[in-house]
Amino acid sequence: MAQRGRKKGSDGELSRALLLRIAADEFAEHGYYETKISNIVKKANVTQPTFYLYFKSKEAIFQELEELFRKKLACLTIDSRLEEGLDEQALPERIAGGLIGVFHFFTEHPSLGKIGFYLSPSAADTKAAMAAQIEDNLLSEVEAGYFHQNVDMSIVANGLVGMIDQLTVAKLWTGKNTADELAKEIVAIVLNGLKK
Amino acid sequence: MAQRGRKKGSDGELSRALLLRIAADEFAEHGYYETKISNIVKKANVTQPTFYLYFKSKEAIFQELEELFRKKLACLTIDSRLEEGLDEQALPERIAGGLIGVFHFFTEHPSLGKIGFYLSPSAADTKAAMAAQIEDNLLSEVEAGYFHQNVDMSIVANGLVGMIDQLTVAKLWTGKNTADELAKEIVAIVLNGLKK
Amino acid sequence: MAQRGRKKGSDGELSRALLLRIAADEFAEHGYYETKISNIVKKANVTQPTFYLYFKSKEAIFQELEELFRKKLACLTIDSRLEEGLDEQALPERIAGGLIGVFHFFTEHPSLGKIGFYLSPSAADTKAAMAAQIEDNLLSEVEAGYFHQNVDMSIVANGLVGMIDQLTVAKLWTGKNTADELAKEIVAIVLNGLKK
Amino acid sequence: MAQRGRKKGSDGELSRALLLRIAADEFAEHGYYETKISNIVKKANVTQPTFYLYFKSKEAIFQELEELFRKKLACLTIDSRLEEGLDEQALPERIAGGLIGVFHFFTEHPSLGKIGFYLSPSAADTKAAMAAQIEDNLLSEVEAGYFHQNVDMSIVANGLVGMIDQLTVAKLWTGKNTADELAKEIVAIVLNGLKK
DNA sequence: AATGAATGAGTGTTCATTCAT
DNA sequence: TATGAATGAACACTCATTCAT
Repeated sequence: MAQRGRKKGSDGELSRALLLRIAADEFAEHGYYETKISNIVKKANVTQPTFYLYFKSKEAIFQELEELFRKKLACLTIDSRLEEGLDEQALPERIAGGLIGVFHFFTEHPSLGKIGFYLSPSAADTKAAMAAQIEDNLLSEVEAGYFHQNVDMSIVANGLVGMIDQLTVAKLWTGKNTADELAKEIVAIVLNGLKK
Repeated sequence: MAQRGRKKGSDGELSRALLLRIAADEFAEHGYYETKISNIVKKANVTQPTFYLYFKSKEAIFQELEELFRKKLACLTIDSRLEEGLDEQALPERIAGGLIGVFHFFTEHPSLGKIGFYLSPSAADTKAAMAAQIEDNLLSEVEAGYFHQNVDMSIVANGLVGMIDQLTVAKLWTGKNTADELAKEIVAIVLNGLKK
Repeated sequence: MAQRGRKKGSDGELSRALLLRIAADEFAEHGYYETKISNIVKKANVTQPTFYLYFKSKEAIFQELEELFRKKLACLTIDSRLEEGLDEQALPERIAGGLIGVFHFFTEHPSLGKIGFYLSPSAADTKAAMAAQIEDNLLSEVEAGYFHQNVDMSIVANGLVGMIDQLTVAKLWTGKNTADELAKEIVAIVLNGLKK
Repeated sequence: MAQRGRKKGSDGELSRALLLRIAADEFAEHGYYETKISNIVKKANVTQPTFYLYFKSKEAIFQELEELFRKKLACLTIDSRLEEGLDEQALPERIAGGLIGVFHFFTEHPSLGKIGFYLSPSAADTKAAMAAQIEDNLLSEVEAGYFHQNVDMSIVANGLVGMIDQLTVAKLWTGKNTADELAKEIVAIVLNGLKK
């Protein structure tokens, strides 16, 4: 009923969401500077002033997308902490679970992922935050006796972030591997190492 | 002779080299788009037309810097292949050696590193190439019997690239760890894993 | 009856009057160009289309305010003509009376005053008209024998307008002098001069 | 010689001066907001970027013109102080001299005058400063015994500024009176008053 | 080898105004 | 009487790049 009689774009929230979605794709594809407002609005079938009805500026919409990314990512990372009393056999699978979550997220939101992880000037901060979160998790897990302490967990955490990063770009987004495969391999490498 | 009549240190080649160096720093600090030719020349104490005397365009100088990075990086990666007949005990150190080379390079050429690894649109390609190179090395090493074959070496290679990437940004350039420390830790993790 | 169903104090005429009052204050404070319709309606708690329900355009509402000013001013000036047969002793007070009227008006309607006398493109015309009116009065007064004829009454009239103008801005609206004080001083100066 | 071979606008300072002059006229004729940079440059036969080569912004060039006005005006007002030991007979002429200077200035620089005295947001300040200067002069003259003390000299000073203002607009710029006539009349009015 | 001066082409942003409801 | 949504038309400003010398 609320839909009846509504014309294309006659709902503000719809226009806003549309612009946001298109902007995400444009930013992801062309980067911040090569993305033109004029193009976004063209694809959304609205005029430039309409854009400014919903977003304060080009930078503002970009930051909103960044924020969106950060929030969604934060949820995922928090969930991936291992509960205590976990069966040692189940450990690999449990860790993989967390990774799969992240890779799934990147699969489903590639544009958001590119923006938050690669394009944003604050991407380094975001990755640092993620690493800090992971480090926290790892330390709990060390305390729980799952891991030995021969390595600097901050370095491990950052290493994991880097692996996720690169594998997402090189394997996930190219379709060469699935989220599950990547997660399983990372776990295999990091848990057991390469040495025979 | 080449010295005669030279003012303000601006022989042709000198101006060119100066511009190149300043441009590298500017690109690294502000990114491609926020780097203005007008700023580069100001810092080099020359005028804009002088810039175009030595470089075809803004893009051209950027690409030249990229190229410089790629070449220097390629050398390093090639060297890091393990020779056959290596003592198994020496393995970790040998691998670490390669990593240290890379980290040293990033330490000594941070601007070039940022450009080639983070700013350039072709950074992904560069990383892919590096991963391919590493994969090659790893496969030789598998063949030589150093490593088991339970993991996809392409994924390992990309993972390593990712680790290098993130650790460079988060640990090396922030001064939190040295090249040696990082190399040692990576080796520890990837060779033996975290599991007790 | 007109009261039925009225919300938020917004009967038609009320809205209109409210907008007019707010617009006057905004124009006076920020000038024509820095006054935004969007701001006026925000302060009036109505939407932009509502504005256009009552006023044809931004220019139209401004002109309406100008007109308002001009009408109120015209009344004042007309009243200030000196009646014939006036006692010479009473002359200064009589003239001061007219000035006081004008200064009172500016005191009570500063926004309107600013609009009509300073902001409007036709402020010069308004002042010219006022000067003409005053000149008329002065000429009657000359004829009535109150003043000598050694000066060009058009210049005197314009001079008086200028004095009123500047003193309003610099003394009246800053609170440094009252309408009465200013009127008395002007009379003293213009009637008797400065010379000992 | 320095002129030979020079093409239209091939001298930076010339372009700058040209733009400044045209801008003054445009601002004076159309006001700040209705003056478009695009128009200024069109009249100067240069392109928009050229404008920004010499002026930081539209506001900046306007302020530069304001400043120009203020400086020139300040010189004039300072000169108009009466020297002590002046013959009482010469007084009127001496005062008129100062006024003539101001009126001449307005005659020769009408655009600058409009900008500094009417268009600028700080016109009120400029007038206040002028009034203060005049008040200073008047007080010296009172002390020297030229004038009686029955009136508030600050009000007289502001009154004079107002007269100058209005007479400039209504009489000088319309060509109805010359600088000399206006000065003489003002002196006559303010010195001797109107009363028979 | 180097420059003073100039520009083509573009881009984000603003604001008064109106349509459909 | 009132509004949510949308737009036409501008305009200031920027920057890489080049011409003439």
